[in-house]
Formats: sequence, structure tokens, C-alpha cells
Amino acid sequence: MLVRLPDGSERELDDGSSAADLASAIGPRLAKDALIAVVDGEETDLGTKLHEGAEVAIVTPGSDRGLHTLRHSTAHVMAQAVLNLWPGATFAIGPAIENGFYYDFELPGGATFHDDDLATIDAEMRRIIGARQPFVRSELSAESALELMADHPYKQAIIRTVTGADSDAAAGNDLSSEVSGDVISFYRNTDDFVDMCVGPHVPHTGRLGHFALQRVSGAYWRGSEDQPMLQRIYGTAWDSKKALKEHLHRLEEAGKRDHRKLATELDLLSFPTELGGGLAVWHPKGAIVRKLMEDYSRQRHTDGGYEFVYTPHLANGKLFETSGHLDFYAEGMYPPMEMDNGEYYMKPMNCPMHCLIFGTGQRSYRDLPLRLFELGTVYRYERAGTLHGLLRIRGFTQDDSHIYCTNDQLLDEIGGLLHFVLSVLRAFGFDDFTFNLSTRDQSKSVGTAEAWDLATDALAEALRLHGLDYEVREGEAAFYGPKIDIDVRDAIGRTWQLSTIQADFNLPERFDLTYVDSDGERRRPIMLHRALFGSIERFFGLLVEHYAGNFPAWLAPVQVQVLPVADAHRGYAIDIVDRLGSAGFRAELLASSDPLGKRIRNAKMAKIPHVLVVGDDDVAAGTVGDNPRGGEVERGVEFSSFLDRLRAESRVSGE
RNA sequence: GCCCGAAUAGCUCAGUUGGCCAGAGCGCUGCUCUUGUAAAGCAGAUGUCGUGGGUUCGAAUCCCACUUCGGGCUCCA
Repeated sequence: MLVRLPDGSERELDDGSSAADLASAIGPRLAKDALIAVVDGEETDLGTKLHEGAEVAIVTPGSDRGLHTLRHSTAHVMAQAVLNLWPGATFAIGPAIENGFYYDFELPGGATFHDDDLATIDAEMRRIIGARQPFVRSELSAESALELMADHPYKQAIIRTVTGADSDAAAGNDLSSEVSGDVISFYRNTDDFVDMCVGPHVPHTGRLGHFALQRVSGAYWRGSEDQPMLQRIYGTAWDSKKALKEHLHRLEEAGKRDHRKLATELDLLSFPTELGGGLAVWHPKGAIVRKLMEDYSRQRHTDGGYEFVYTPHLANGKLFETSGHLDFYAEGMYPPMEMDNGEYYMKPMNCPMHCLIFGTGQRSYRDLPLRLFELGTVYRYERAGTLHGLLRIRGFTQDDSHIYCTNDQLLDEIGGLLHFVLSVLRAFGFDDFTFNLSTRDQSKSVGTAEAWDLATDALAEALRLHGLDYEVREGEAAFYGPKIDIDVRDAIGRTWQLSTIQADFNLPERFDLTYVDSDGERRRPIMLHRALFGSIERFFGLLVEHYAGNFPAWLAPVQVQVLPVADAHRGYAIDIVDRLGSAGFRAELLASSDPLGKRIRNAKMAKIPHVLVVGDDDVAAGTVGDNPRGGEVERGVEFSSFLDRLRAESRVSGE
């Protein structure tokens, strides 16, 4: 028979040949590397028999598909190890995930995994790998499958779900890595161990081994809080020892950027225990960076035609009844304070108060679009287990804008917002964006179909006019209107959801907001919510990680430190500091009894953009020695040319 | 909120099976050194061992509760 290879060539094989036979026919190296095959677009085991005219690709470890298979097969090995080590344990799902895999278990008697268990499991896995156990596929009817999995209730539940016997559970985890359709497939490694799985898998366990078990955690069955909590183990797996080591190294490097670690090292801010969970205090070094960010944001909003407002941190509960927050999000709000005229709450959002501002006095169509902006601090009662440094915090400041406009203005406003948001983000060194358009979920939303269509079309059209590709997320919109979410990619390739532009038909209705149109009719404005940084705190944390603490010159808490070589040069150094200060730069003297080398080291560890060393030569010639962050030392730089250099470097880029 | 860990000096951490005044490095203070590009030398101070209970002749160490933090799950207007 004749099969076709990915490069378009064809190859003659004996009838009844398998994908493994094809790999052997192509070459011994490929035969050795082969993990699975892709036949007519479907991933399959190497043992699969080929047919005449099949399109066949052999998958090797280094590819994405190969790595995925290695990880998935490693998960099976871990399951076998755990079931061997904990008699009576049962297992649920064990998919490959980005960079690794996990498997969920339930241990007998409600036992839990402990960190120490990882080493034991690891050792057992290596024994299984050493045994070169084959992965043998078989297929059973649902009935036989249920019988085979008689001791494993979670596997049975999966079978019932995929065969439609239990439709209620269908909405839950993606079980596609386990089974599909009416025929249930299994992979058997030994007489004692068989796992239900669609596959494909590596030929035998000996192909695995470059893995590391990482952590234990709890995980709800089917991802739902009202289901039992299972015991999950995460691991990572690669195609070579080198790749594994590199991955672990990358994790370590990412750890060094951790904003919580850098915040301590650079004395930016802290989370004192006495303050309570999820609340931060900003130290002078962190506060100056924050102030620079906020000043920049304010300047851009001024230029962008926004009007600034301020609103209080507390409000009467009636306000949040009107806005609907108490109906929908009471659990996420701090509990009320009893006052003489009712219950007061910390505000979880600024929009109700901005609506009050719109609602005072009569608005004309001539007033629109009305763009209100506030750096508004809000408080949300995040559940204890969800707090995470600055990235998930209970008190934070939104750079919150609410724009009230007419239907006719909607497209222009959204277009303007997109341009504005991207321009500001570029100033902070982000230039890789992805866009998501979330659309209506019919089952839970307010407003007319007409209004939704109008707003959804306007959001999509604005993206198109800007030439921005986007993905549609069906049914992901908030109940009150569709939205665009903007994700950014940081310096080490991680993506963060950042800005959002949301249309809202709900609040103008609830607050009965109107404007008088040109024909004298009262009409309801559309409201756009726009968060750019989202939360100043979270954005700051993200920036710390993005820059790895090396704030660009315009944001650095201290831009220049001046180091006199000896006490004799102290006067000159102070003069340099003063001249820099007069020119609007943040400069400090670093004179102490420490030797120069030590002071340079301290300045470098503080990630100062420019370390200036001044000695006899400089005093005589009016120069400085510039030791720039990440660059080469340059002696004898004219002060004026250093100033030009610093000015150029301190300009905000990307506008 | 749920599962697993952790909490010792300003920071990073050590502290063996419970046993005299609880340790190191960095930092800090003082003195000496007066320095040309990533750690000078000497001396000194610093702790209710997260908080509160309990077990014990004796607790940083064992047990319980709470607080806070870390990794996940869930949640995220």
C-alpha cells in the first residue's frame, strides 16, 4: 500500500503495516524517536495499522504533540505509582497541561498527600519507567467499561457522563482527554494497572523519565466547590534532561522577578501582618514610582478630554441596591457598618457614584460624550485563599473611567478608547496585545437585543477599524453588556489580562440617567466602563515583574547616584547632585566610609539607572564617570552631555 | 472558603531525638581605613522564636485554636 508523508512524498509499505513499521522504513533514528503518529489528522498509537492512501506523520518527542504525549503518559505512570503505593486509592482525571501534567486522586479514608510523599511517588514512577511497561490499547462497551472500573467511582462517573447516562454532570471539566463517544478505550500497563483514556500513548514507559513532581494540592472534582475535594499532584515532563533542567531554571528565573520578593529587596512596599490580609502600605521608593505612574496617567487623561472626579470610599447600602451590586456581589463586599440612617458599605466599584454625578442636573446631548475619570480606591472582600501579593488584593485603586454617550457616538468613543488605552500601555513597554470580544449570554443578561447588537457591533467595528485581530468569546460578557478585554504579553512571555472596555445598558437604566436630545426628547445614554491599568496595585506588581525591578529611567525611584571617589570629591559630588536635581532628576549622593567598590555594588543592587563616580580627574575637568545599568563604564563624560543622555533616556516612549 | 506547606534579628536563613544566657551571613551603630568601577578591617547592639492556650520538671522544638504568608482548587462586578 501507498501512504503519504508530511513532505508530500509517498512511500510503499507492506499491507498490514503499522505506523511503527513506517517509521522503521524511513530510518532507524526515526524508529527510535517515534512516539505516536498522526494518521489523516488524528493522533494515534504507533501500533495503529495504516490503510491505503493514508496521510501519516510520525510524532517525535521534541514537537508540541510529542511533548503533550510524554506528559500525558507520565501522568498515567504517576497514577499507577500512587495506586500501587496507596492500596484502595482511586483516581479521577489526569491530563497533560502546559509544561506538564497533573492527576487527581482520592486516597482511602480521606487521607491527603503531603510534600514528603512526592519523593516516594517519584521513586515508584522511576521503577515503573525502568520496567519498560507497554501501553496496550483496548476498547470496551460502556457496560463492560463500568464493570472494569467497578472500584473507581470517578471513572464510572466519567463513563456515565460521556455516554449521556448522566447529563447533569456534563457541564464540568473537559473530559476529552479521558474518553469520547460510546466506545470506551483503555490503556493497560500491567495485569494490575489499567487506565481509561482516549490516548494515544508512548509505546512503553521506558520512553519517559525526564520529569519532576512539583506540588500537591486539593482540587474539586469537576472543578465545583460543592463536589468532593480530590488530591492533585502536579508535575512537569520533557523530552530530555536538558529540557527539564532548562524549564526548572526558567521557573527559578521567573521567581527572581516575583514582585513580592523585589518589593522587599527594593524597599517598595510591604504587607504588614498587623494591617490584615490583602492590604499593602507603600514605602517612599514604591510610592514615588506609583506617583509617577499616576501623574502620567492624569496627564494623559487631561490630554484625552476626561474630566476628573472624586468620590468617597463609603456609601449607604441603598446606593448599591440601586446599582445591583448588593444583589449580585454582596459576598465580595466588606460587611456593612451599622449607621443611624442605615447600613454603609465600603465601595467595591466607582461606577454607581459616577452615575450619581451624571444624574445631578440636567444633561444635554451637547454635554456628551461625558468622560469621567477617577483614581478611585475600592475594597473587595476577596476570599482568604485567593490573595496574592499585589496581584490579588482587598484594597486597590482603579484607574476608572465612565463615559456616557449617545448611540451615535458609540463607535467613535470605543475607537478613541482603544487608541488611548494602547498608547498608554505602550508607554510602559508593552507592545504585544491580544483582544477578546465577549458577547451576550442570553440566559443571564439585561437589555434589549437591539442594544446588545448595537454595542457588540460597535466594539467589533472599532477593533476592525484599528486593524486589530480579536477572538470572540461567546456568552462571556457581563450581564449588563458586551466588552473588549485586552491582554498584554510581558518581557518573559507571560500574558496578563489588563484593560477592559465594557458597554453597559444596565446602570443608566437603574439610575434612570437621561439626557435631552436635539429634538427635545429625553433619551438614555449608553455607559462605557473603561479600566486601563485595571488596578494600580496589580499593574504596579506586573510592571515590577515585567522590568524585573529595573524601572526605566522615567520611572526609577532614584535615577542617579553620585559616588565621590574620596572625601575630597564630596563637594563636587554634591554639586552634581544639586545640578541634576535642578534639572528635574532624582539624584542622590552615595558617600560613606565604605570603599568605592562596595558603594558601586550597593547602587547596582538597588538597580539605579546611572551610577556616577567622580574623582580628581572629574573635579579638574568638570566631568563624570558614568556607569550605566546594563552598559559599559565611560570615564570623563562632560556633565552637559550626561544631562542630554539622561534627558533622552527619561522620555516616555511609545506615545 | 477548601487541600498541602510555612512563620526564629530589618533581610536571607541555621537551630539535631524537647535540656544551661537562641545562632550565622548581610544590614545597622561606632572606630580605623580615604579609596577610580559589583563585598576593607575591628568592635558593638539587635529577638516575648507570629498570637493565645495546652502537654511537660523543662517548649523555638510536641498538641489545639487563631492570625498572616506561600503553592494549588474555587471565586474574581
